[in-house]
Amino acid sequence: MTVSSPPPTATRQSAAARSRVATRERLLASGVELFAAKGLHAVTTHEVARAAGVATGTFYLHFRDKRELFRQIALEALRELRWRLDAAATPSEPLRESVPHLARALVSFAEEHRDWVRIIFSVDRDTLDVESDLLSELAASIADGRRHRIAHGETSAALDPVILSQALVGMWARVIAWWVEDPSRASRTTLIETLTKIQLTGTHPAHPIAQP
Amino acid sequence: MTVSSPPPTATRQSAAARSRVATRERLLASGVELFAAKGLHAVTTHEVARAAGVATGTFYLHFRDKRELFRQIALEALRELRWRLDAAATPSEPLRESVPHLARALVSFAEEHRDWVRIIFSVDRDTLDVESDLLSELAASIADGRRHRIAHGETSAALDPVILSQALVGMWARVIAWWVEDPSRASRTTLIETLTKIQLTGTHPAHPIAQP
Amino acid sequence: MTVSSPPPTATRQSAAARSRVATRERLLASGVELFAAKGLHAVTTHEVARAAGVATGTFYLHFRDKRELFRQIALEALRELRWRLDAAATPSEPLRESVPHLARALVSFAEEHRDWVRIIFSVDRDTLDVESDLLSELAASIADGRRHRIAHGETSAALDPVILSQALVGMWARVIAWWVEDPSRASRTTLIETLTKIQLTGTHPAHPIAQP
Amino acid sequence: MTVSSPPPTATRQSAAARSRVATRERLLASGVELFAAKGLHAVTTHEVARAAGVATGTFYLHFRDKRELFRQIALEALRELRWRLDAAATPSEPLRESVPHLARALVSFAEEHRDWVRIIFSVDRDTLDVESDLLSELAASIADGRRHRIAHGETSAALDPVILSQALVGMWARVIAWWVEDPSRASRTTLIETLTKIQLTGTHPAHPIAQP
DNA sequence: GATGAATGAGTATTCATTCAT
DNA sequence: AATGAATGAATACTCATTCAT
Repeated sequence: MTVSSPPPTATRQSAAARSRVATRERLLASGVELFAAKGLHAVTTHEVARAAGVATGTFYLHFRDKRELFRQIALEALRELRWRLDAAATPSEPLRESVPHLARALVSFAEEHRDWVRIIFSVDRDTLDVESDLLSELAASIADGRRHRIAHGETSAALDPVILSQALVGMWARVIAWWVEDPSRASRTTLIETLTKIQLTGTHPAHPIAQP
Repeated sequence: MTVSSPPPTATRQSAAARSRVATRERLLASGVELFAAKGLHAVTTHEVARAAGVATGTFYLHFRDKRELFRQIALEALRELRWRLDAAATPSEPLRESVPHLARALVSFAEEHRDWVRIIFSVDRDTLDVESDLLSELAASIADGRRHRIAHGETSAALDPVILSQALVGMWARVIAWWVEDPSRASRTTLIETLTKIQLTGTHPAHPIAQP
Repeated sequence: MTVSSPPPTATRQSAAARSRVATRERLLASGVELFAAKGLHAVTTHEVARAAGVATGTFYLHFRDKRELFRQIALEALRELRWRLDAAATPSEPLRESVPHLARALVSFAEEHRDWVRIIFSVDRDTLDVESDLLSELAASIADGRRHRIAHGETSAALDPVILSQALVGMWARVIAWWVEDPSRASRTTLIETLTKIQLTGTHPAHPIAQP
Repeated sequence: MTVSSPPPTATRQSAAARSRVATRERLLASGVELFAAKGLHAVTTHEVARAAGVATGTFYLHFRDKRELFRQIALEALRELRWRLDAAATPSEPLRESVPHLARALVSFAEEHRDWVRIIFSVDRDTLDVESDLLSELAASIADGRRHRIAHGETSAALDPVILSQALVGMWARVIAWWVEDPSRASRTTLIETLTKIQLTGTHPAHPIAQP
């Protein structure tokens, strides 16, 4: 009569496993929401657990501590963003031509993941270690690309590539963080267009630049 | 000679007052150092007091609480920076011509006040209220100037002035914060030159942007 | 036999709940003892926790703060006292006939709950808000009853009912607080008899009172 | 030409002495006001000093500590009240005949010294030591008088004199403290009349009291 | 005497983390 | 795996009191 019941142990385990994953997901989701809203310091583990509908202690079955949860969340967000940016850019072409695609990718990301943007770009000193700082990595890879093109004579060396990359990263990060706080500040289209049209040029521009 | 002893009351008062001011200065100095090194949260009032060589309670004789000390420091730093930027720019001339002077002013400020730069540009959610956020104010005043020139036909309207101003501010802030962490990353001269040469221009992109 | 182990969840929960309740009880008991002995101000939350055999933080798991603990204790004591007084009095009969029963109820209460009496009757400015001041409420209900009987001609209107009620309450409170400090000061019987025989009567004074 | 100047030292001393007395008075006055308004615990020495217009340290030139100031104030108030009550009562006559005069004296005292009444009658555990508890002393002297008259057959022994004295004291104290909080609660005349008419009498109760 | 800056022990309160069930 | 009561170190802040000027 117990033929139809699956082996209890196995069942229990897989049920537990499924439940374990689900619990972890709920904790992550609660963490995203709370960290985005209040920042790392203002959030307590109790709060995260309660928001996830689990007991206090359960938190520690899934994450070593509060920073670990934050890390997991930030890393996932960064992975996703990086993936999208990688997909948008064509390494062989000059940055200039990738820009519209990058801008569109960034804005879409921000639209779909406001909370992630808030978390990534509100990064303060206590939050992430240098190793995992997306902005720094982005800057580094931009600088690399530019250095490469300078070496091949495809780009003028007028601008220090490292400084330029920091400037680019700072610019995009600020704009997107500013927009995400209130998306009505600019339409998606205007945002993409403006980000696209902004070009960092250290040139004696062929076409005289209309003064800002 | 009848060298008169100074009026006792005045002396007494100024002695106390001098001591009070000196203590306050020491607390501010300790605060600058600690906040720059560890951020608002990681610093305790005990620590600040001890670094200043005074007792715990003395801290509260001079500042309502930790945030108040931070506020005082940030406000002073912002005041000084704003003063320098104001002095560097000539309102009547277009931003483009002020840029070299602004860059030089900013770099000098960063050189002389590394700690202040760290404090100002690490502003996180808990740190300063929007009202007193220098970056926001700078962005606003840049946006205003640009809007004014667009209205007078002195500048093309190709770029949204508000977005542009955020971009500018983000760019400069990131670059200077990056540099201050390790001034050997770029020479003062290169830094100023690069910041100067970077121009945000709205070009007529070769490839029209496909809207999503 | 198939003696089923109790449902694990229920067991677990009730074990935790039982422990929680027990801890709360211990904190309340420690609070009663300490507040009675030293008063609200002289007692610290650490002290209460230690007396209850729990850690500092546990206190705050059960009570918002020290005043909250005090409030809970005072309210419970007042509830019990009020219940006893209500049970002792027969609303339909004049106060005079209820007095012996009230006196006996009060004395019994004081005998069984010396600490509560100390807490209730040492109420100082910082202790309870007016709303929850038993004495005031008692006075009010006494005044009401008397006003009612005056309206029905059952009692002379010679005495202001509000003032009289305050007098009654002050009298009983003082006597019981005095006795509780050292019950050997009077036998239980004498106390009840004396309280019973004391009647507040508005006499027709032999000598008219010269008004100032 | 300096004939008219009094000896400087003497002058200075007496000026200082005069000033010393004045400062002390101001501290006492501030203390009365603040203690009446907020109670012993809620008042800080800084507050008293500031209200008196002197520096923090000056407080300690006049009073050992906060409790000492409170004590001085309470003792002065009690001395005055006792003096008035003594003057109102005629020791040789039975209490009953002194009552109207005592009531009038008490009410006058309360009218003229609301703050003192608040301080004296809000006495809590931490406030005054038993030795200086006016109410206890009053009760004791009342009890003495009654015991004396009982011994001389002038008063019935139906009521325990000690308990009775506590009742009297509690009654008057409560009424006067209640009134002082809001003198519009009863006219001065009504108050005196009611206090006067209230007589604690040990009657021969119609219904014998069933002992518990 | 007066000043008032400084002291530092005392106290309330929070919260990340543990562990017995 | 989950629970949730308990822990206790950490920290902010207060205030009675002292003392050099």
